[in-house]
Amino acid sequence: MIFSSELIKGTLKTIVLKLLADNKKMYGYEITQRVKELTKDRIQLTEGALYPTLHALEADGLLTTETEYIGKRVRKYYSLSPKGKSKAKERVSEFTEFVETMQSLLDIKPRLA
Amino acid sequence: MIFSSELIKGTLKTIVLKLLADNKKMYGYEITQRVKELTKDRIQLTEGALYPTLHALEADGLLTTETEYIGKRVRKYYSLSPKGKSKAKERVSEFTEFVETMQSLLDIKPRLA
DNA sequence: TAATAATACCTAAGAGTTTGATGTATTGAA
DNA sequence: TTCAATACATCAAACTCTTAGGTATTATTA
Repeated sequence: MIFSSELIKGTLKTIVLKLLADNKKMYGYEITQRVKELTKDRIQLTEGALYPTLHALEADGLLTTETEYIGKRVRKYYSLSPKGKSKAKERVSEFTEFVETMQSLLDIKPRLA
Repeated sequence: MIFSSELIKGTLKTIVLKLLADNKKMYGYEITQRVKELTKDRIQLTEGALYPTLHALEADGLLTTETEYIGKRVRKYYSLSPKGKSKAKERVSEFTEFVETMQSLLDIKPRLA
């Protein structure tokens, strides 16, 4: 089962920030592959969604970049800035609380069974 | 703490379908208030987002409507169609699985009861 | 060796959704 | 009487994603 893009939308930034918090630096393609692998193909980030998001996070001062050449191929690494590190923690804990809230909402027993 | 609209976006339809699954019929304003109340103000659905969503679910054949008059005031009730009922279950279980996947990704220690 | 797949960056048009404001009208409370 | 709450809803602007495409290098396979 592949999760609907709707669900992924709300958490894309959280995923990216958390991966970077755990991995110091990663490049875009690597992020898509890592997420695919970690979630057994259930979350598939498309490049069309990922790259604009990375650029937006960079523009917000949460990410810094450095370019490396692997042979002749360009590779652009993204890392968390200090601001990005605190944002990553914030986002993860927000998600945790959100899940608890959602569970209480979704676990409600019908009034008339 | 009020949750970011980004998080809510991904689960708006799930919330609406689940509430209707538990309550037989509800009207739009009631949904916003119920969610606010059940989540202690942490999820606030805006009408600008809710009504188009209700209309979209209705157009998909997941909801049926009936109009009632409370005094002179119009009230439009939404209910799940049979198709909507199975969709509600589907959405809730998709969300549950999504949470499990996200938790492994975010390395959150599950606080599931 | 030639074609294909995978790696790696990215953009852009169109589609879809949300925000924030606004509109209408009734009812209840101060 | 006036303001807040109830209750429906829409709309333009802003925003985001999807889908498709572009460029180029390296690895694989037929």
